[in-house]
Amino acid sequence: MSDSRRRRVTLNDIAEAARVSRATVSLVLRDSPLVHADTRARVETHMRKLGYVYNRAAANLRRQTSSSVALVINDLSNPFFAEFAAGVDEALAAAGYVTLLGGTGESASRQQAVLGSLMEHQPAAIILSPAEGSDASRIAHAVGAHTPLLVFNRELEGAGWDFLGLDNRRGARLATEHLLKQGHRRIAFFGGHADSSSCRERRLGYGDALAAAGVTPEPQWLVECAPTRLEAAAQTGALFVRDPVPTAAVCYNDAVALGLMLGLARRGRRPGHDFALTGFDDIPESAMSVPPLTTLAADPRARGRQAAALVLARLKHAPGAHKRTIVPVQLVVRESSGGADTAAPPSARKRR
Amino acid sequence: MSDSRRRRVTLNDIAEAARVSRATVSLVLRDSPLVHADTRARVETHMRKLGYVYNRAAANLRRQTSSSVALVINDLSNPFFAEFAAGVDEALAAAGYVTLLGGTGESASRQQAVLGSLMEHQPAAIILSPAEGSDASRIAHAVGAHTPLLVFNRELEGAGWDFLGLDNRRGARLATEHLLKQGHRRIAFFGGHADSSSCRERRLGYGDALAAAGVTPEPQWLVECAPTRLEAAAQTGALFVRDPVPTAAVCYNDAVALGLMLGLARRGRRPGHDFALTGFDDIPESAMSVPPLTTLAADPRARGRQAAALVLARLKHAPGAHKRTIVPVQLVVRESSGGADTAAPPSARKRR
DNA sequence: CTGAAAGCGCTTACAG
DNA sequence: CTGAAAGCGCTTACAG
Repeated sequence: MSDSRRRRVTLNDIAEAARVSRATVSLVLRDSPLVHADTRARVETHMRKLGYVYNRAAANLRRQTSSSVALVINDLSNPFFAEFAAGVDEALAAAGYVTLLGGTGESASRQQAVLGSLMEHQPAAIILSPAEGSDASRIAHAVGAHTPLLVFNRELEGAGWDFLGLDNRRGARLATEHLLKQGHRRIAFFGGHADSSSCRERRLGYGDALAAAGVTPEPQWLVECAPTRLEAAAQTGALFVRDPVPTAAVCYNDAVALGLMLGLARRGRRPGHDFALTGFDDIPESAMSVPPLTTLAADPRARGRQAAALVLARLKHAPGAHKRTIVPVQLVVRESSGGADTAAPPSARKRR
Repeated sequence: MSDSRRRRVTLNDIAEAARVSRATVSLVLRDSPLVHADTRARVETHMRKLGYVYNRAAANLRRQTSSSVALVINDLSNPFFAEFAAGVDEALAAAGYVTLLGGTGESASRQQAVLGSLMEHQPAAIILSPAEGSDASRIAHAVGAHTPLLVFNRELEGAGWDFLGLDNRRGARLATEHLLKQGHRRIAFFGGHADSSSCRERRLGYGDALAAAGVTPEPQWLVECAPTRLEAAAQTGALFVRDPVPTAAVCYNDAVALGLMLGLARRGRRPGHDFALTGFDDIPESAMSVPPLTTLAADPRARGRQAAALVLARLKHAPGAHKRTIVPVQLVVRESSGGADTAAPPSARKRR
């Protein structure tokens, strides 16, 4: 601790101590076969003795390289994104990159600030899970043309960026078909903002399934709300303002579904008995809820690893058209445990 | 995209374009009052026009400063740590620092690798939530004496680092007292590794409460297991191998408590009816479990902000003795909803 | 195999 | 108010 004010030791110090040139030390650092074994040993001894720490920033400056990747996430307190971040970091670390983290809290303006600040650290690439209401052209301006960008989860119009997303449409279709199989005909789509790409896609899948079943959705079955538990609970009433009232709902995601369950309970309806619903994401809580939630699993950690891999590939072969990767999503049925999806419609005329 | 191969624009380019020296551009960048307003405007115009991005790494190298703080977390998929990370990042960003993320997956050896890699990026400081089985001296070696380190959550013997932790002892005492008030006398402490500091402290608080109530814990009431749901479920049987068998358990954390609930159910016992238990952490799932879990809340996001603040303060006034900050923890009682803690002891001789 | 020299993009005294 | 020069800690041809 007494030396905590001392100059940090540099490659120069090693060179002096080992009585070689800086060039030689540099070669030792990068395991060049050009250095004599004895010299190498001597240099390495001194590095240990002096507690040398490689200054990668300096090396990056000189070599015009970067050893970091920026990860911009809207919300780490959402387990879906936390798992995603863990996967990204895991794969980046394995490839020798360090993760620059930036949280936006779903604010497009903070996102601009975060991107600007991260860009000053010269990341080799950016993985961006865009905040709601992101503007592609402003992002393009902040990121510039030199840094590859991978957009995750929420599609952004315009710029030619790589994209990794879930098969939202198919997922929502599976959920809707599942409720149809339970005999429901009046099925709502509950939650999310209709102008976000993932909500739009999920609504399409919902529509696909209904159309195939010959059901025409009533306008009042499409209820928007911010994708949080609280907002969903507050919006529950919107489902029941006008006849025909739905008997089930495909929810935008698990948070919304859990909120809706709360809202239903407050109105004296028992989810899974009087009303059936499904979620999206398979966050850990959906297995623990009462009743448990049938939902769609996307394995966010694996998505994180995949995002990192895509970005690293892009760094290797810089050019090439931008890539759109859509990942299938799996229906996790929890009805066996008397799940939230098991309510039969009141007028249970089973179709099919 | 056609210019994505072009040299990135530097301060030099701006100087040429604006017909001033690099020094002047540098002064403009840092809002120096020395520059004439007209000159400033001209320079700024060219910066925008050329799409200049400040290279903070180069500036840091020259100024011998750092604008990053490393955050080493054992497990982002644990919501407690994810929230903590979100809080850290939020506060660091507000102070103009960028977060270097490193995940260890609770592996002490990966932790060494991660620390080594992060150190090469010259963080101004490190916030470390140590992996199980961390070795203080190895950490000290990786971090060196020049970089302030804040240890979070799990105390590390030896080195003089700042520490931020929860009042585990008091928390566990509160939980134990709560169960005592329900009439329980045979209360187990379930889960965690006895050699981790947080488990040790929680066991002490548990012991405090029992001692005050005149109860001597049987050795078989102290059950260890890894702090995960799966391990906890698997270890459930250990509670019931020998008489006198406990009627309630203070669990090491929520994950363990949820696992124990699963294990109890498998053995035909209904948590909250035949057996009472409490958790620790207040992860979102504990409110949703069946029955809901009484637990201890630590507001991890606020802890993250606090950790960042401590580290930033240390950077301002470098010297000074290391600081030990212990945060109180709040009992969140969920018995009103027929919670997991409401089971009365079978032989309900209410004391007091 | 090793050394001297230039340069990555910035900042900082020091002159003028 | 602005410019010329040195230097942060590295790497990289280029000689030897």
